[in-house]
Amino acid sequence: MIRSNNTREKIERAAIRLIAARGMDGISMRDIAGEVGVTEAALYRHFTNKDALVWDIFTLYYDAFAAKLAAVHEPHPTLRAKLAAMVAACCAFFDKDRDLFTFLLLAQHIQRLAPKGYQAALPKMLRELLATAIKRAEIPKQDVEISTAMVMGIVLQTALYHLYQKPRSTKLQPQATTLSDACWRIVKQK
Amino acid sequence: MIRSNNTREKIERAAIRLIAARGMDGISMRDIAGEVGVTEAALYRHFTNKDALVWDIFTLYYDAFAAKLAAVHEPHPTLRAKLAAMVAACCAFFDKDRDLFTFLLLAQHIQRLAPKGYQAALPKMLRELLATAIKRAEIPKQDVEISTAMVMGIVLQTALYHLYQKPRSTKLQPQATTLSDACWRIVKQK
Amino acid sequence: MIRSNNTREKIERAAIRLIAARGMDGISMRDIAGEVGVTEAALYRHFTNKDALVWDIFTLYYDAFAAKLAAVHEPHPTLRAKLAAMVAACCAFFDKDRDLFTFLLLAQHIQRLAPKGYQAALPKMLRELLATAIKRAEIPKQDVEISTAMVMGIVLQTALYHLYQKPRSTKLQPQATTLSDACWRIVKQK
Amino acid sequence: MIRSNNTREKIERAAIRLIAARGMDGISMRDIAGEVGVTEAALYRHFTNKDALVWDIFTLYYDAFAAKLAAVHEPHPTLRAKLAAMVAACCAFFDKDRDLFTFLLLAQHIQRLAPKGYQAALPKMLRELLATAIKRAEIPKQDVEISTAMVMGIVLQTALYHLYQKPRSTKLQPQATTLSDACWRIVKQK
DNA sequence: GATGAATGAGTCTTCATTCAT
DNA sequence: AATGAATGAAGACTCATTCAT
Repeated sequence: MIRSNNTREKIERAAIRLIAARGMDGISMRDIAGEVGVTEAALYRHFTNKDALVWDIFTLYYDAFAAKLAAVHEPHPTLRAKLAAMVAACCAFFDKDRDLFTFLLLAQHIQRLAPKGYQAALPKMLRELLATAIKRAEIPKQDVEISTAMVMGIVLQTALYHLYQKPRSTKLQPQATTLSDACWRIVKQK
Repeated sequence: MIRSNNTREKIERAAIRLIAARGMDGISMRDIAGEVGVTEAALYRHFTNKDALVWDIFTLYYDAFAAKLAAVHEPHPTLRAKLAAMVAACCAFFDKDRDLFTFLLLAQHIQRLAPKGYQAALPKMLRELLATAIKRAEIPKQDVEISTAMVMGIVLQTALYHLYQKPRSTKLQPQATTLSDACWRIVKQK
Repeated sequence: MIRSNNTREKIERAAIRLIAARGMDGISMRDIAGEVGVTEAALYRHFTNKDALVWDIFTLYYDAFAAKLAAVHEPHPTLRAKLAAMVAACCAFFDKDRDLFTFLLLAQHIQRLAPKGYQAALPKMLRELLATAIKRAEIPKQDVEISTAMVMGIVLQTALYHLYQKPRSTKLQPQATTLSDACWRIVKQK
Repeated sequence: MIRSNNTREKIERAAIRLIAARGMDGISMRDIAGEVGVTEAALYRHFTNKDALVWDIFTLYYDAFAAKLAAVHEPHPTLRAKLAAMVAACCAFFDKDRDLFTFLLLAQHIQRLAPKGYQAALPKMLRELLATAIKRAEIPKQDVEISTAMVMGIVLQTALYHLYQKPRSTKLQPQATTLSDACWRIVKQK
């Protein structure tokens, strides 16, 4: 009874770990199965196919992460505080589960997997936050979509830099204020 | 300077176009050969193997681009002007040859291809520019590597956003000043 | 005579329907189970394996059909009348349960399933009918096996033609006399 | 130079032999490749996929056979003579290349392979022959499609009977006149 | 009677690469 | 320079079947 979802979770973790390390196209169903310790066929009892496996896992964890970020910024009244809280949460997440963070970062790029008209939750939330802040005159009028892209670029590219250029032990959290200050400076605009 | 080697250039363009559209792992040697109009075997007369093909093309164009950016910022005395010139050049490049820009953007991610200890020219240049500006007290002391990552993130993520979310005809150049202003605000710090 | 075994009957009908539509090799145990609404494993409670499933269903219905044909021709004294009655019954059967008819038609071809020395009941009956008619001088001497094949060919190929080329609603019964006349003309041999 | 089409022909014969013996679904690409003495991958240089392989071979030989039958009946003026010539040619074909005959017989059943609206050449020819004969008053008015089915049934079912019930050495040609007489008796209609 | 999870062998197909010509 | 044929390894996926529950 308890054993039920056990395999599925093992598959999820194995897929996350492997894809984080070698990318979606760099791994095979065989790899995942081997990592879990089951046959390839067993994977198909839990996921329809490879694409679905990646996409299902992606949305599951991505949405959870988006929800966490929403909860994290919610109590704060100002955009600046919200940004700081969210960036800090991102850094903490990166440090706590680097594989998952990397997986989410990579899976985003696989446009092919997303159903038509799919809207990623995170940029959507950011856009809305910025729009509200503009309405409240916290920040000047600006192109919300470009600002969203820039803010995300600041965080993601720094994460990427840590991923590729720094030893695995290096933490991102020490950079949290640097990053959120930068984000704020961009949307505040002069 | 007529490069007699016509087929090789055709292969380069075909690879760039296809990889920009579907990613390195999404295309096969057969796809490239088909696009060029030759046999797969013919590709091996111009490149040792698939990895080399991608990597050779990547470095060829990436280095050329890096050189262009160097030439573009060189005449300008201040960091701010340098940044503005470079960002503008990036946007112009994106608009003029979106396939190549995309290819360069994607190929960067394929760590596996790079020889050990490979240092991408662009971030290196940026780091040096920032270091110099600090020395000259144009900008305050700061973690040069983080600043580099953030500046690149601003430009690249915005490009990515245009790639994935906007129709192919949308240009990036109108955003050039917005982007370079943002970059400047980040390194200027306060 | 209530057969308590409800699931087994559902399996039979599902198998007949699916195999009629896509052939024995075109369907899987999963397909059948899905059609019935049970697990694949459940099928194995009613049939030892896939081959047995098909064969058991085949013989069950084939023998029943052969028995019906026997009952149908029995009251008639002459071969001509017997043929007419049987052909008519065939056409009626085709019209009433096209899936079952098709299934029986197809399953015949799967020689592999039949136990060694298996003799299909229908041709056997026909052969005996012809032999008797010859003995009684109703029809001239002839190669009974060839005649049997020809008579069956007339009916079966016409059925096949209706199956493949005509809309599902087309009935075979209107052709019954045409067919039985043809059969008679063949065995009568002018 | 001469070696060119050699492999393709070997593949054709291997496929014909194996499919005649075990049916299309009973054989794998591996089987065919093994029989030819090449890798599975080599098959894909000559045929797009398994379905195409079977269909291409089928049409190639089926059309050739249909053309031969056309040539065979052409010189004869009367329907009766035409039928006799064609049936004789069928029997001779059966005896000479039983594998190919069987393959053609089986492949016909795989409706899935045929492109939409595909019209088999043989029944079409027969229908036209019958229609002409009716117009010329050689035979009485009748449902041409049903007559075509019955004529084909006579020949094919007899062939099938030989295939399944008789030793491989048994010839069909001795039955040629029996069969063509039967066909004639059916269309002549007393 | 039936399920859910799993297996192992097998399916077709694609891939990068090689080589004789 | 380029082709056509071939390979061997690997890819994703399916299948009939089993078994503990």
